[in-house]
This record gives sequence, C-alpha cells and structure tokens, in this order.
Amino acid sequence: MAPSSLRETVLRASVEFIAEHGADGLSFRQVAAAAGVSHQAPYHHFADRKAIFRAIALEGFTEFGEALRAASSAPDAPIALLEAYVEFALSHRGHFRVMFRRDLCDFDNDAELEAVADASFDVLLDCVRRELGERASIDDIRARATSMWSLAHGLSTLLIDGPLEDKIGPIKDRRALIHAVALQSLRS
Amino acid sequence: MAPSSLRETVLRASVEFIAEHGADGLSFRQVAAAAGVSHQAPYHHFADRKAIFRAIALEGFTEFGEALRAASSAPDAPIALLEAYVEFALSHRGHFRVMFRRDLCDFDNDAELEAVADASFDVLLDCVRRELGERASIDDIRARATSMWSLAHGLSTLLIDGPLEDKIGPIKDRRALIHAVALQSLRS
DNA sequence: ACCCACTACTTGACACTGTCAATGGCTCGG
DNA sequence: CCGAGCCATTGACAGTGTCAAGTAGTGGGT
Repeated sequence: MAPSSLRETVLRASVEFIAEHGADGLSFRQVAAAAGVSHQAPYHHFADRKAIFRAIALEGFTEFGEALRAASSAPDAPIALLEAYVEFALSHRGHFRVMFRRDLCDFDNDAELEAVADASFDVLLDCVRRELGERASIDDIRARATSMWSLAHGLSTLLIDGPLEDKIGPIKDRRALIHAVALQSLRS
Repeated sequence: MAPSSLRETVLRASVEFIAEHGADGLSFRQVAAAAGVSHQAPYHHFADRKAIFRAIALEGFTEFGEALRAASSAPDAPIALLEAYVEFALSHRGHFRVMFRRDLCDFDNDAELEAVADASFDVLLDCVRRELGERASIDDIRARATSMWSLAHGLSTLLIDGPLEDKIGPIKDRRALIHAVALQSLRS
C-alpha cells in the first residue's frame, strides 16, 4: 500500500465510526484491534487522541473548501453554496461532526488548521461580496454572511444530529427541502 | 435543603461543567468527589451516565419551551422567536450542548423527553402558521419552519462552539448582530 | 418495644480507556 | 557487517463507568 498504510487505515476507520456512532465513543484501542495491531500502534502515527481529530478536521476542511469553491462559481451562487454546504455535511458526517467541535480540536493554537478553515469561510465571504456589490457596508456583508452560514450550518446539524426528520415528517426528498429552504431564505 | 439535595447538587455541577468544558469530559466520579460523596452516590439518583444527560435535556427543553412561548406573543413574533432561541442557547450553554446531541440522550425511546422537545418545536410551528395564514400549503409551512429553525440553531451553535467570533471580527454587540441577522433573513 | 423494609450512601471490585515506558525486530546507509 | 532509524509490541499505571455487596438511619405496623 501507500506509505504508512496503518495511519490511513486508522483514519478511515475512525471517520467511519464517528459517522455512525459519534465522536465520543471512538476508542483508540478498538480501532487498533479492528486493524489487527497492538493498542499502541496507532500511537505512533497520532501523538494522542486529539491528534486524530485534528487530522480528520484538516482533511474535512480541505475537501469542504473544495466543494464550496466548486459551488461558488455556479450561476446562482448563494443557493448553490448552501446546497453544497448541506450536501457535504450529509455525505461526510464523520468529518463534519468533528470539524466544528472546539473541544475536540482547537483551532486557536494550530495555524495550519485555522488556515484551511479560514479558506472555506473566505469562499462564503467572497460570494456575499459579489452578491452585495462593491459599496455594501461591512456590517451588511457581515450580517449577510452570518445569515447564510447560520442557515447552512443549522440545517446541516439538524439533519445530521437533530430531530428535524421526526418533527417535520419524513423527508422523501431531502434535496427538495434543502432547495425550498434555500429559495425561501436567500431570495434577493 | 430540598428533598434529595444531592441530586440537585450533581445536576447543577454537571450543567456548569458542560457549559465550561463540554459534555464529553464530564466525569461522574469527579462531580461526586467535588460534592464530597463517594463515587457511587450519584449513581443512586441517576441510573447511568445517560440518565444525567437526559435530566439536563429535560430541564433544558422545559425552560426552552417557556422562553419561546413568551417570545411568540411579541408583536413581531418570528424575529422575537429567533432572538429568544439564540438568547437561550447563550445563557444556557450547559443545557443547550446536551439538548441536541442524539448520542447523549435519545428521544426515540423516551416519550416524556420527546414531548417537551415537541412542545418547543410546536411554538415555532404555530408562529409560522400564524405568519403564513390559513391557506398556506403544508410544504410552504414546512420550508418556512425549517428555515427559521435552521437559522436560529445554526447561529446558536456557531456562537457557542463555532469559529464565528474569530471569523467575522469581534462581536461588540451580539444582540445587534443577532437582530441584524433576524431582520435580514426573516423580512417578509 | 421490636422488627422489618426502605432509602441514601459507602466500599470493593471489574473491564475498559488513554497514555508513559521499555523492548524487540526490520531495513537501510556506511 | 553493524549501528541507527523507524515501526510495532508488551507491560504498567491512573482514571472512568458500572456491577455487587454491605452499612447507617429512618419510619411505620403490630
């Protein structure tokens, strides 16, 4: 396999586990056992428990940024962006569940992680700037960006972890709902 | 003190801990030690670790519903509701961090918990129904409710756990930002 | 007065976890 | 050939949730 295949194995298994059972039940020793290695083997590739969450978040934000960037060049950028945001969250539960958990990985003392996270957010900010034009006030841009981000993030988390599905009835077509929400809230 | 004061002590200490350090670091034995009792004493009031999260979520949703209900009678209900939602999240971090974590407390096999959670959501649904009028289609109501809920929930989680504060600059006045977002997104 | 049941709590033990430490084997450059 | 480097192993430790059994204190019924 590729260099340091155990690292990759552990990473994949962890992401998958988190997608299914959440981040907190993740056990170093269990993934080690599942990979057929000793309980200390993963430790050689990840300094500690936090390190693996950092790696997942880093990978997540990288792909996240790419997905958002691809959507931001669509004709109706704000709507495409929101849909891409939610789409990513649903198709990358394992990553998404970690990316926004400050207690699992702290951005504050991690320039690289902060950089990729910022890059993702910059896509959104650029989109808002283009939408509102050159002479929009900084406060307007800030409010608009916060609205869009909140909407996308809230919808994502409610769909993944929240009771949304139960409360508003079965979601036959998630895409339709997401699109309706986008149209409803982002109409200019 | 009131009957079963230890239960209350443990509950308060847990909520406070979660508000500061998140739900995952919470240790039964630590709160027991802090309360000056043996490591098994709390076990008498909460069957297991999940039980305490359930209790926190129950308490949280109860107060949450009251806060929303109070706001829903305001003149501009949708905006007041969103502000109340975020306000609750910020002033009840400990509860809020637990209430929407399905892995910590599952609503599915818990009628009582589900009931209070539903009651909170019903306030929102009623508000949307009043806003859109009698002859609004079920899909419109659903989309509108989902939008409002997503916006409120996303803003709350981003303010509490997320990197929002860092990204859009220091938030001098949270209320102003929240109000701006509400106006911007919920204008009819 | 006695006993009995019940509640609130304690102590002791177990398996499991993350983590530190020391050890063992492998490959590769000199 | 051999030492240095990485990769992985085994062993140990404290801390955690949880099961099991034991111990005050309290209150009611006969």
